[in-house]
Amino acid sequence: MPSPLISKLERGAYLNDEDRARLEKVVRHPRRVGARENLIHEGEAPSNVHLVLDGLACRYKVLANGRRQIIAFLIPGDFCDFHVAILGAMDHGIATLTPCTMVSIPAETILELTTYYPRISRAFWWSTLVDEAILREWLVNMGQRPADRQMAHALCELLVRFQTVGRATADSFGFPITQEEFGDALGLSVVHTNRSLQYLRQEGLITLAGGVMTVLDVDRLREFAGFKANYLHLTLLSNDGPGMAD
Amino acid sequence: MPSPLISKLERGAYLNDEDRARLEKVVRHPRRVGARENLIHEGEAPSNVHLVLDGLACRYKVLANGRRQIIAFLIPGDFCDFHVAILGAMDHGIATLTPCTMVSIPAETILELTTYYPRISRAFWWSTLVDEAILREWLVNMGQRPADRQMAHALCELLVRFQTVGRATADSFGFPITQEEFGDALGLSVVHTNRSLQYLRQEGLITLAGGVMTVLDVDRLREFAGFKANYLHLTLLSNDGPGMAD
DNA sequence: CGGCATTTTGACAATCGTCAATCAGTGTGG
DNA sequence: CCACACTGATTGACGATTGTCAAAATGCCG
Repeated sequence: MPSPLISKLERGAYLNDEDRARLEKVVRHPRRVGARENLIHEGEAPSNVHLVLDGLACRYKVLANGRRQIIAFLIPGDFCDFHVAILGAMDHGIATLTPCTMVSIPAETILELTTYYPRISRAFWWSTLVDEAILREWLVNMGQRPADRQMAHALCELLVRFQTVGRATADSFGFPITQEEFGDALGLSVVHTNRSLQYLRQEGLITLAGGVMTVLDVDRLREFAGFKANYLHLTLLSNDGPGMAD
Repeated sequence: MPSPLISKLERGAYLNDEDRARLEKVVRHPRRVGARENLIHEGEAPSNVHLVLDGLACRYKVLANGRRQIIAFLIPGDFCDFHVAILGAMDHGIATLTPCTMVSIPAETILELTTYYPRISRAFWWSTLVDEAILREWLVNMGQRPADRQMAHALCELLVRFQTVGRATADSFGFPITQEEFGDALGLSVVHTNRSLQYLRQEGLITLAGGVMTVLDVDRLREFAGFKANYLHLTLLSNDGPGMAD
């Protein structure tokens, strides 16, 4: 089973055997982190780059009034703080939502990879730019779609992203977070998050129980959400189709 | 007068005389574009990279229901489509809001710069990552702040960004766009945009007339908006202080 | 069983959008 | 010069969406 990082990168960039071998080596010494732990605080400048290998984490910012916005879901294969070496300090925090497996990659290793492995370097560029594209779509989602469609859109995205790293079946993925946390990502209150969720359930679009999100009708959910996957820039075919990992 | 690209990059990355000279050469043959013209459509894959030298443009997406979300303001020194060479196709459009001066940079030139000028390459990385950081802050802005504070926050950001490229005084900048356009950026209707604007005026925080936005009390506006400039990552001092260009 | 977090529900209030009308500014043709 | 059209700003009335508060229900775990 390839590491989720390689699965992801190969949906947007070409790697050869040497690249893959080098990347596999980077992922050698993972560590476990519990749910809801703060990994990195705003203002810090960690010297290692953190990569999610399993579980679900998030970027977030907390405002003076205590409100929290989750800015991104970090799923297996996602970097937490790839930018910090260049930007100097984190402008947001990183926390786990579920128990996670993570690796810390020394900054020098990243530097080595980007310097001596041009395809890996390009793949990292691709990954960074896709992260940005996802942010743009989230902004559209929050700005222009009503709560229920916004939620549907987020779920369509998560399904695809989990599939590209072998963490989802054709129509379901593990999503064991609270509605409050989900609401923080959508910019909604808990109550309204709950109502939107119920609407999707009642419409027969999804099921969410025991931490598993099942999309009952992928086409209809996409239609309802206005979801087009182009912004994820998954231009290359993956070697292995979707299927539950582990 | 340095090009706005150089002014901007030097707030986050070191360049030497050779770098600056090379970058100046890139900006040699600008062209004028009228207000409200579409420069690049979603789905296109332009072969040149476009750079704003003067004026105000935007990234945007239009939904099936006709609603438009402006995803970013592009000000002098900003790239419109730096990512397209790697991502393959635009996932959003680019349009001018005011008359603009632009340059088209051949993709090979960008490739040359990033290959043979390590400081420029790092500066472009910095710029890309700051764009991403701005998107994160916009997301927080839309998700967690009420309309008037959100608007105030956007204005604080624009003031700083215009200042870094010599397009603003200590408290004012040209902002000749319609309230509908501003609303599209904030995710608000025209009417509510107007009301939020009036609130800021009535509070004595800003003035907007004849296309000039003046911040009457920068500290109070920042306080009201909860604005902290750290996400812009302007870590280096610029050579020339703020001052109206031209 | 008893706590505790989480989900769910109801009632109500605040924010924000929509519709429609008015007002102000600008440019154009006669 | 004025009438006219047009765009953009502003206002009021109303409705829809979403947030807040508080309580009840559910589920989980010791």
